[in-house]
Amino acid sequence: MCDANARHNGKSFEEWQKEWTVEDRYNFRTIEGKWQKIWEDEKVYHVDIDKNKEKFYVLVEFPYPSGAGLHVGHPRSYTALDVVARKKRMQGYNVLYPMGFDAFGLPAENYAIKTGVHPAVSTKANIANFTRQLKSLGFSFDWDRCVTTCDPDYYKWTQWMFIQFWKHGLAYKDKMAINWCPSCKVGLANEEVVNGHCERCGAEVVRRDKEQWMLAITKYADRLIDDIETVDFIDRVKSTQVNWIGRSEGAELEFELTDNNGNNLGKTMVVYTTRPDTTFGVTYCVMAPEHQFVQELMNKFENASEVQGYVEATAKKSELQRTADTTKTGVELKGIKARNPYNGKLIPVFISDYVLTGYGTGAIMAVPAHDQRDYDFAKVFNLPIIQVLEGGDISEKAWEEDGSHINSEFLNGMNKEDGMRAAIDYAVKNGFGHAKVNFKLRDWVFSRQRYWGEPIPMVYCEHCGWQPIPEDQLPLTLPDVPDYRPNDNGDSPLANATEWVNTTCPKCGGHAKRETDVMPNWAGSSWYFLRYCDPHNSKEFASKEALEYWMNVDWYNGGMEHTTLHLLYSRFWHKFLYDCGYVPTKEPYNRRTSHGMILASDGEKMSKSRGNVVNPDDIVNNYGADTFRLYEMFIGPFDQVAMWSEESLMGVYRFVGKIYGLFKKVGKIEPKEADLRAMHKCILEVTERIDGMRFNTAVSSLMTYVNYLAGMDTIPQVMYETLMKLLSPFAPHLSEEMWARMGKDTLVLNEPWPQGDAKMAEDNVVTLAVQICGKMRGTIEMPKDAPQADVEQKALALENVARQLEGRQVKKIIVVPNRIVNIVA
RNA sequence: GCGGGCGUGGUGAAACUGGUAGACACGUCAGACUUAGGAUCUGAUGGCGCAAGUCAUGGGGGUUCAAGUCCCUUCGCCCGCACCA
Repeated sequence: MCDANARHNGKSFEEWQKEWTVEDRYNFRTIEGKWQKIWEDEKVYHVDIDKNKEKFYVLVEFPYPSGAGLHVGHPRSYTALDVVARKKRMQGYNVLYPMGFDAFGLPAENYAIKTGVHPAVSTKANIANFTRQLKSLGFSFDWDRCVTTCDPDYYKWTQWMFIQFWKHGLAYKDKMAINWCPSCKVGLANEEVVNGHCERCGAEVVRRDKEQWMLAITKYADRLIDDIETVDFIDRVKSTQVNWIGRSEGAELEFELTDNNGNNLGKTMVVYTTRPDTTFGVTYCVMAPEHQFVQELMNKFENASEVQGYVEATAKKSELQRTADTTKTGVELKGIKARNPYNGKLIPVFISDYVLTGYGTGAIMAVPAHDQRDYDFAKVFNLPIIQVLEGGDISEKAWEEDGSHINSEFLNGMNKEDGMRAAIDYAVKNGFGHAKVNFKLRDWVFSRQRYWGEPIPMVYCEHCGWQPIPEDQLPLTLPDVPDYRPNDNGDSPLANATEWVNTTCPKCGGHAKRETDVMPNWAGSSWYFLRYCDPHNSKEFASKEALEYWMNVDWYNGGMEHTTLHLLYSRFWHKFLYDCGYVPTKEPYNRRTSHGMILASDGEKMSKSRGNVVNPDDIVNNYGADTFRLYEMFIGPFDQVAMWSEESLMGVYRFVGKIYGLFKKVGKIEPKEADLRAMHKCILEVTERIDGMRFNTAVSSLMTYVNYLAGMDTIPQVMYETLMKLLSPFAPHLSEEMWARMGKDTLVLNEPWPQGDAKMAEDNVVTLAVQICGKMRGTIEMPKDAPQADVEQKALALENVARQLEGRQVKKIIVVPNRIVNIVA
């Protein structure tokens, strides 16, 4: 397989050097193409299980293959982790660095609506283009493991997993008000709604009652929070997820509903509160307008038509209107009261849209003295405000800080902690309440009324209800339809495929209809990292052996925007598979990092409409892949936003040319001590900075080292070889070429990573700063670890120092070995 | 409101546990080579000052021999969530 001639063009080191002329410029076009072909022909990035080697699983989020092709943002993440993968390989690890395509989704479908081209056809073309682009950048992906989520061999297992969810009661169909995007004509998950707008198209979402398949992610809420402490995710990812899941601890308390005279109406309203200890400050209760009791008790209300009017008005409001306007409105339910179980007092009951259905119990006890929302409401309706926590002034606003309890009978004098415990104990003892943990997280709305997604493998039989398709009949493939358009009544385009829809019940054999909604585009990406471990397995989604060897992902990098979408969903999915015994680990990812976005040179987001998009193809054509890769690493701190600048890119381009040019100065001589120092310093810095995700300064280290080499008349060969090794993760083509030109028969990417020696990197002569009272007055050169007395003497002897000290008394001299001398006078 | 982050030259940014602020680049200026260039190479480059110096890490205060780094306070910016009881 190895054709040495192809590598160094049949020329020796000496011949290459002899041929060199001043005009010789680095011809990246032919050289990069040459190496990409060699790598592909020799399958150098192919990886198999090797139990003699420690594995390292590096993962980047796979792209959606859009028609626009690769964006300069994609390679930032891919290059960074390619650097990591390449370095880990050189360090002797068996590295899995796979790539695939998250290929189901709306753009392909919208394109089909516009042009009639089947999504499968356009997706295939887009994947081919993406693959070409990715290969042109020299990433070390094992392309044999490429997975595509819209491939039936892949989504067979996505469907199989859905059936497992169903079997375990975690997939269920429910009719509920969901977020509906009128523009995409599709229902959305909570996570896909951003400030009341559709995450994808920006249209304002509306509430709509729909039957939906749901996945019970809330059953995992606790573990999704708790287990995040066991993994190494950057803090902002952790806190965003914890925040989103939104755990709060409190109590559910039962308030008996009565008529105006205190006669029991036979209904007990359960409220959720995080502050049961403030119960003596409750002056009214509020139910969400959607609360079932509102309709059930309608005939008891003296103002039933007013109540009904408010309920209907609320239903018409969009989520956005309902949350944007915080002015309190509501209607008292006249004719009924609620009894505070702690003191027996009868208090009025309202409905108001500031109480949300779907969180807690959809009913609250209001403590206006200590909750600003309740306070605002109480002011509008002239309700009493009773202070039960000491410390604040409640004449203008609620007092939401802590304070010891007052006006609270048995709770008086207690602090928050004791009060909470006492209040809950009392409720438990008297049988009207208990402690309760609630989450903001909602179950995952899993149905999409569109075409280009995984069919949900369920059929509905009038006798047997919902039944899964037998697993040996998977995959349930997506049928062809003549018309991809979604419609306003919320049916999927699949609903028109009558022949496909009508089927038989797998249980009773009678007539049944298939589910016509498809899965959301987050389905396939929820487990793709497992498939990479064993991508061609037709018996299982991945073998136990493969999963046990490769999992977990050791380093996963992806966008912040997926923190509460893909990242959360896939953790949930993985935990479910773990509970079923299908995967060996509780969490899928050991380390999660996130790259910053790359903005256009005008500081704006790159977008087609602004016309400021940079196409990676142009950069590769004009400057080469290595320059592009190095620049993306050098552009700035990896986790922060960066601005694209072609001028800065030129600096890196010069750097690449400089390295190429140094070749002619390489000679077979031995390095001196100072040379070794520079070399080991560079090795140590680059190694440490790659691990620490500080790619920008890793490139700086290489530049400093190259500047050092440039200053030499003859470069010792070992120093140039070391440069090629350190450079190869960043600029694999250039380093491979120069490696070959030095007459090597090996590939530099297979070379062992250089070992830095901290001792050799240390200077034996150090420069110390001399300060007087903390102000810099000069520097002195001393042998390393010189005796303190010598250092002091030399510092005091400085002309500058002597002048400054004239007429002053030296009080003390502080010497920090090898760093600084500070003379206090 | 809650949570997370940030503020350093003309620009992108360095600075590990407090220890020579501005590494490495871009840009700019000067020079060299070219008939010419936005190509290449060399040098200079935080501000003020001829200089000795002095002022500089958003502002103010503090701890310390020493603060970009630690503490308090204040201003400004970005991101996420948000009527979640």
